[in-house]
Amino acid sequence: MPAQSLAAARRPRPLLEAPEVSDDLRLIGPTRVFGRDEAIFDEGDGVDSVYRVVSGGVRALRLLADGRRQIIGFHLPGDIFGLELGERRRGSAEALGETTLLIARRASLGAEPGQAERLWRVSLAALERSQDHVLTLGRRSACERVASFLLDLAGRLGAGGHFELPMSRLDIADHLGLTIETVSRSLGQLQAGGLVRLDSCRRVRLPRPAALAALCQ
Amino acid sequence: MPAQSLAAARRPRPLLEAPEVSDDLRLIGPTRVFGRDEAIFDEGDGVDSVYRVVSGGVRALRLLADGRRQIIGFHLPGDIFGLELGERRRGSAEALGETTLLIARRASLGAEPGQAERLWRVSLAALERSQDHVLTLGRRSACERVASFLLDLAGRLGAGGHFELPMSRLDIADHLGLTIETVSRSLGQLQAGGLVRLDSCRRVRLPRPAALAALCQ
DNA sequence: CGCTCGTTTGATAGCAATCAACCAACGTGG
DNA sequence: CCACGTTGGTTGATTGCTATCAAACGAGCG
Repeated sequence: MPAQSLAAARRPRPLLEAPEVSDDLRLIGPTRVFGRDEAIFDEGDGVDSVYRVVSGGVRALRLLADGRRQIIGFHLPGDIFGLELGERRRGSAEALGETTLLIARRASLGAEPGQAERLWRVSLAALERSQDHVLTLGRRSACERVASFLLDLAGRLGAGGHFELPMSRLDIADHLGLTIETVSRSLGQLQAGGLVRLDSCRRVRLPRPAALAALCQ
Repeated sequence: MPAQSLAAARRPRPLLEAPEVSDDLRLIGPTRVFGRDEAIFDEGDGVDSVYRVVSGGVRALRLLADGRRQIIGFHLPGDIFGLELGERRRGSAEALGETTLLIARRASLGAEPGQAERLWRVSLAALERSQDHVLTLGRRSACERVASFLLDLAGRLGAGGHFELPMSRLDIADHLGLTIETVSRSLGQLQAGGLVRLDSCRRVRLPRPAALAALCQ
């Protein structure tokens, strides 16, 4: 739709239409490196900063009183996270491995025009991702959960059908509402079916992405 | 924090701070009544409108190829829904019972100043709700799911610890990733424990909300 | 070589799904 | 007014998927 883009550039574009230029939220601030499993923030902390992943990866998680852990999502290079409505963190965030983050002060947002709309797009993208996650957790079998997880990751990381898992089996299990044993067995099944290849336990290859996608929908 | 509110009123308030005035998104458009189970929109439809629930209730749902159904969320009076990033609906929406909606054109948004920020708040609230849902589906038992569902509803509907369920057992089951039988048995258990009272099968009373909440966290 | 840690594999248990009645509320029509 | 069918909900018996418990495996490393 190049015609539409041209038109949009000439007059004020209504909200909720596809952006004609960069979607990028401009974040300004220092960069910091976090070590493996290092906390970026904890539940209950004040919401002072917003983050962009430069390299590495982050798990966003919540805990129940008895220690059960749910990973709400993974943040990968390019992703923005840490936006919240309230004054206190509702969950924690930790580095998966060696991870570099750009850290912007919350108060520094909102200066530029159009920034609110970019914030809105970031949140809406996160919402759609979370709703996909709900569908997976509510109605898919263990194997299907693992399959859709791999496809999701491939879409975000996979240059050409192969990529490196930045997280452990435990992280995957706690993301998918399973146990590490079930994740391992599901990967085994998928591998037996020729839908997945594990070069090492972190190095994934998806030889037949279409067949894998057929499993999930 | 009245002092902060005063300060905020004097100078441009940074984004991501608590709003000092009404959070309300101004939506303009006609009102329409939908009958029970009537479709408001379907997956794949164009995204032309945004909705506010005036009365009644709405289920937002997604289907898998084999018919498995996941209810992503319920929209109750006052809620805004139908905002999407893309051009096509990613799921469908249906009226739970007789339901009145205010329908605004998508293109009519974005006119007023500050509207983008209100949109952002609406989306972020939906995101937080969805993340709570992920925690529930990923890591809670059947009984805990039902308990947190009832608490959530009570917070949105419950004038004083009692309210009317606007949805059927099947809707609840498909929201919580369970079956109707399991929902029924869980309600039975909660009732046996004195944490819930069902005056009729739709009329709920929560005599000990604190004890119920203790179950869930 | 012998740790440790993360992962895989195996045996068993348990929670929720499935299959199947049963029940209550409601509406219709005889 | 009551027989009847329909719909939504509850209760019971059994199955099955995933969790749990347990052990083996393999890679990385001092």
